[in-house]
Parts: sequence; C-alpha cells; structure tokens
Amino acid sequence: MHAKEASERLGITQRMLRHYEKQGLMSVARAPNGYRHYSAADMRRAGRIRDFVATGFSTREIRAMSACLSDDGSGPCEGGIAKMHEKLAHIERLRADLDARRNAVLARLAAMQDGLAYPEESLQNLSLAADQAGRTELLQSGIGAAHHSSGA
Amino acid sequence: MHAKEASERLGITQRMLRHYEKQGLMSVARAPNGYRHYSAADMRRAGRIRDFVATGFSTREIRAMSACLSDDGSGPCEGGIAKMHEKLAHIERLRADLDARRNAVLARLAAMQDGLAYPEESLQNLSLAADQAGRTELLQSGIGAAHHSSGA
DNA sequence: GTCGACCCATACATATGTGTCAGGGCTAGA
DNA sequence: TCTAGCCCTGACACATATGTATGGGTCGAC
Repeated sequence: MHAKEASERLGITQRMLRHYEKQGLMSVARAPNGYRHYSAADMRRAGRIRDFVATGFSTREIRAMSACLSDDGSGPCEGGIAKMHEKLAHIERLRADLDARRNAVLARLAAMQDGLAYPEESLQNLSLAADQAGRTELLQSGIGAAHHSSGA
Repeated sequence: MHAKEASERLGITQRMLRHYEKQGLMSVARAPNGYRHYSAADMRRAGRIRDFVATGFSTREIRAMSACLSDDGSGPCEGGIAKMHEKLAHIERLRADLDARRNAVLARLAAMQDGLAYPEESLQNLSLAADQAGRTELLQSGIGAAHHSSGA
C-alpha cells in the first residue's frame, strides 16, 4: 500500500515512516515511479518500530536490536529481550506506584461514602504503608537507568 | 543527602537531577550554604521521575501528571494512570512479539538437539504462525502513538 | 592556610524526534 | 489539457534531553 494509507493505519505521520527508513530501521520497496510500497511485513516492522519509539527507545538503540524487528525468529534477539525487561522493570515500578496511589484514593472515596467526611488519618496510614512497602527497594535498586547515551 | 550521593543512588547524573528541578518536576530543599539536600521523599519522587523519563515520557508530560509524583495519594492521578496504560499497551505488544520470536528460536534449538540439522521448514511455520496470531490485530489497532508533541 | 573534593549557576554544544515548507514529479478524472 | 491529490527529496526550524566546560564558593583534612 502507499504511504498515506500506511501512515494512517499505523497512526504515525509519513514523515516518521520516512524517518525510520532514513535511520536504517527498515527498507521499503519502490514502485517503478519511485513511490514507496509498504508490504504487510513492512507494516508489521513499522508497527514494532513505532512501539519501540513510543516506549522510549532511540532509533540508535532500536537499530542495535534490529534482529527484534524482522518477522522471522532466526536472529539473536536476546539483547533486545534484555532491554525489554529493563523497560518492563521501569514500567512495573511506576505501575505499582500508580496503583498504590489509586488504591489510596479509592479507599478514601469508599471511606467518604461510608460517612466519614475526611478520613485524613486513615488515608495517611494507607499511602504511607503502600509507600514504604513499594518504594524502599526502589531506592536500593536505584541503578539501571539505561538512557540513549549509554546505548550500544 | 547531598547531590553526589543522591545521583549515585538513583543512577542518574547530578545534571539530570538539576534538570528535573528546573523543569518544575520537583523542588529540593537547600542547606544554608545553598547546597541541595535530598530528603527521602525527594529521592522517591526523583526515582519516579527517572522511571517516567526512561519510559519515554517527556518532562512536559510528567509535569502534567505531577499528581502521580507525590507520595500521598490525594491528587487526581487518573490521567497518569490512563497514560500508563497506553505505554503498557505498547510494551505488551512488543513483549508479545519478542516472546514469540524467542520461542521460535528456542523451538529451533530444541529441534536441532533432536537431531534435525536445519529444520527450516518447521521454523518457517512456527514463526509465521506466531506472526499471524499476534500481529494482525496490531495492524488493526494501529492507533495510539501518544508522542510528546501531542501531550497536554 | 592550602589542597582536594564537593557544591553552585550559567552557558554552550550535540543528538534526536518531529513539524513544516519548498520545489517538483506522477496519475486519474473533468 | 488542466486540476486535484498524491508522491518524492531536501532543508530549515524547534523542543528536548543530555554532556561538558567555565568560573567560582564551601568544607574538611592535613
């Protein structure tokens, strides 16, 4: 399919599709007139690239794990899997934080519906408990911020 | 604690800690001599900011969900939770992809140990099957690339 | 008091992602 | 043939993250 449809289906601009190509993340076939033609495989690859980018990987990093972009499972994609797990660790920490905070809010709401006007006291306890449970080890394990700069 | 220790514990540079502050993501108390003093709460907050940044959020986005950064659960952090779920969707897609690919590799390895020298045929089938199962809906749901620019 | 290690602020520099515009072909339909 | 809509390349522009340098203050040990 042509560029316009591809960009619309993927939810990204044509500009970004060209960008991925220029960064060496994918190569797209051309029609005789020079128009790009995106195959189904191209679309899958572009979708993966889009998700990697949206998850905070730089194009340089993505290129380094280009084996994770192709359809077939033949390449050594272990590095990519490791990096995914790093990202997942970040996400998990954040999600735990957010969930704890949301639960505190829900608890407050529930308490309010139970008639207590402002159960500040119990809320304090709740959030602090969640806090200490969830965040202490975050400080201890405070390594592993794999930024672009440190990428391969 | 002072800047050096804080940056080391968090695994980010002092530069970035100052950056977070300048971007209005956190405010750090100062000793009479002007030195920053990072409290335990500051460390928790900075750790969350670090994780958000590492997960592809811009400081602008993070600022918009600053309620998700404080310890107490009083603020309305729902927007942040929604954005986290978007990110999670990206991560989940990628992880599914990677897992499928890894499984294909493992299958090939297992097949090789079973004596078949190059089970290309079965591998093809495997990866293609995983591919079609996992990626078709990716194309269909190809919306939702929430980039910085579109942030609040 | 001197020296090394730390702190501060500011500014310059670089890489990256992304938008947007300019100039110019291709294609299909009025 | 003209026009609208799509495509192409390339370049400029802008925001952001991050490194690094510069110049100077503070503190603790010798």
